[in-house]
Amino acid sequence: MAQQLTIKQIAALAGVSAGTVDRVLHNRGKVSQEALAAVQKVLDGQSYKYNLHTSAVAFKKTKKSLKILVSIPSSEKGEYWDLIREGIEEGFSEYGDFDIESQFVFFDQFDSLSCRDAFDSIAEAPCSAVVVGTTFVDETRYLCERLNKRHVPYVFVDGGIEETTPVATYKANQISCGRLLARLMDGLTPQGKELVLMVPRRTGTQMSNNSAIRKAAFKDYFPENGKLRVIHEAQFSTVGHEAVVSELKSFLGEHPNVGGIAVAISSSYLISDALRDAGITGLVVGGFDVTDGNARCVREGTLDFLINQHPERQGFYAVESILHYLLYGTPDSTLPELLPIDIVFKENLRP
Amino acid sequence: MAQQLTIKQIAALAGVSAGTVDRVLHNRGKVSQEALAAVQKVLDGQSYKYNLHTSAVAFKKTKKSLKILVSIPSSEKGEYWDLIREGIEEGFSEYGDFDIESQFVFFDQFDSLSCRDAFDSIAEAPCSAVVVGTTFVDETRYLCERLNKRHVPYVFVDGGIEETTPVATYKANQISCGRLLARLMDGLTPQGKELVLMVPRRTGTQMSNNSAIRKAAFKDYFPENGKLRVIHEAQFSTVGHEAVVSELKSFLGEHPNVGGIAVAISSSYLISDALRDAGITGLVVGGFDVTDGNARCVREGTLDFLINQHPERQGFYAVESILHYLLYGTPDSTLPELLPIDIVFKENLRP
DNA sequence: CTGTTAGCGCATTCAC
DNA sequence: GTGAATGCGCTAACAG
Repeated sequence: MAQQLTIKQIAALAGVSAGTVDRVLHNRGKVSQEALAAVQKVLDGQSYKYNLHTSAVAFKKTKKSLKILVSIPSSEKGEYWDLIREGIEEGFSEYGDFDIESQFVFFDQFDSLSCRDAFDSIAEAPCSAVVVGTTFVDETRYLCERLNKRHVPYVFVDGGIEETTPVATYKANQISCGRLLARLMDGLTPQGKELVLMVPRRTGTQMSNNSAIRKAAFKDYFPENGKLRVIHEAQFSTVGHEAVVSELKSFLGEHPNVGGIAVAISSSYLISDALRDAGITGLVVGGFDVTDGNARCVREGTLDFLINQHPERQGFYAVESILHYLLYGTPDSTLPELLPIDIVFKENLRP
Repeated sequence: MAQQLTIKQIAALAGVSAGTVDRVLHNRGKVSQEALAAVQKVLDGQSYKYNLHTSAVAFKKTKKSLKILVSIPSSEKGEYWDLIREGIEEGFSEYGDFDIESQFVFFDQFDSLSCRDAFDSIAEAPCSAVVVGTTFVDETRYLCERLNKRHVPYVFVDGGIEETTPVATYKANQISCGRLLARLMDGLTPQGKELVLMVPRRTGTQMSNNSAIRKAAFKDYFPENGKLRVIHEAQFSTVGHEAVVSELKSFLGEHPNVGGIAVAISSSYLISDALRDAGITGLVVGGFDVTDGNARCVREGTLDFLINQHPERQGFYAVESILHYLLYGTPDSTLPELLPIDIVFKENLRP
């Protein structure tokens, strides 16, 4: 059983003081060649394990309070972005031994202007770090430029953005998500039946990056695996329930051989509810994320399965990694930036 | 943002000392009516959050070392019980700021005598707590009686045993596992095809409790959901690869209409490898747990999916909860005793 | 019964 | 550059 090394022990073994070891471990302050060599010799083989909680106790003494800003899309309770928010809050609670002052700035995920406003309000606000929900590419990039200038670290949740330098990015592998959706829809729908990939009708802005990747991976799956399947693509309205009902009725009326519907976004319950109210049954329906609405449909049997991207854990990890960075100056290499992807049926839905 | 309450803060608000608050929070020592009332009044509304890590720092000072015994079945590297062992080790590492001295006593999961020997050797051994892998009912019960007499707390991993009083039991819901296996096999195998449930041939001892529950739930699923499916049950040898190959060949020769094989144990790869070497393809094969062997088969495409019971997390939680109990005298109510059940296909298998 | 004290691992500050 | 001193939240031991 490898007992945990303490800074004091390292100091004793290396013949230096605890302060010096701290300086070596976290690259703070200057250390002489000899001291560095001595400490590294001790560390050679054994490994020192960071502990945010015990560090926090000491850290809190002087640095009275950390201010962390969070800017993510707003969302109904229990829906996708709200689950991310919950994970972030859990992170603040778990690390409550820090003095964290947090402030949430929400924006409308379908309105780039509201995103711009939100980002404008935090770009120059005094803070220790920022958690950003990546939705609009250009707006996010501009925010990051401004944060970089101020040397304010930031983490992304839900997706990455090229040409930015976040401390970390927590997301699910979208290609895997798309392929998995295809694999399940193909496996669960009888051979010979057609499939539809449902995407929301864009309201003014371009389709979100994640959806686009998932969609492409879904479609690629079939030729890549030698599957002969007719795949349709259809758009649905995200605003009116009645509109979805009639859109579905007319689409399925025109394509009577459709056996399954894949919904590439997390408001999959909109489709399930519309199918139910249209009196259409017998289709395989798959969607994304265990939101309240989706979980209800799975329980009711109108949604067959969900692919879970663990939004809560994305939020939790974001907080953990930002604290790690603030204390030690390096990202936490033990946290997986790509989250596991789970599949949830009625039979393994948690109560 | 609800800031974390500290014992000192509570003490100040209640007009008592930190020592008294500690006594109230953890039910240690005697406290007067007035002090109790004052502290509870402060606690009313707000909630105090335990922090194992910061407690550990103080705890370590006097109680020099905790001795935790672990008795679980031995297992090949990367197989089911080895994943539980890894989770336990991770727990020891995560809580390395405790002085934990651990000792593993392994036994043969197919040999009740070896289990008895293992349990005999720990029943009277000096220790703070015990982690037990529940395999043999009678032997475990006897061990628990002896531990109860000595007031040594214990936790179970993998399953529960009636008439024992563990601090906690970490396992997956076996009924859900069985139903989920049935749901997936039914959904993925073309209608009209038959299914086989494969169980290992018992080697002298009775079938493990978990397998029995899963098996029953699997079989019940079909009538319960109005599914007309022919379900066979077949045993296979767990010792010789060639034996499995010929058993499978002869079974499938006799039942040419079989379309899928459900393997109710975590050495599912034995079946996949046998199918491969028998030159049999085109069957849907489902199994349990992301062990090294199973993961390889999923990657190779000879195993379609796995139901993951998170053995590592069972082990990790076991350690966490035992430490919580040793420090605070109560089980950790924030840890879910029933672990989530995941489904893993090639497309969402982690690299 | 209860307040006080000491000290755990740690990060910081400040003489040297 | 570096060691010693301080104090964070917490618990155990002890004196009253």
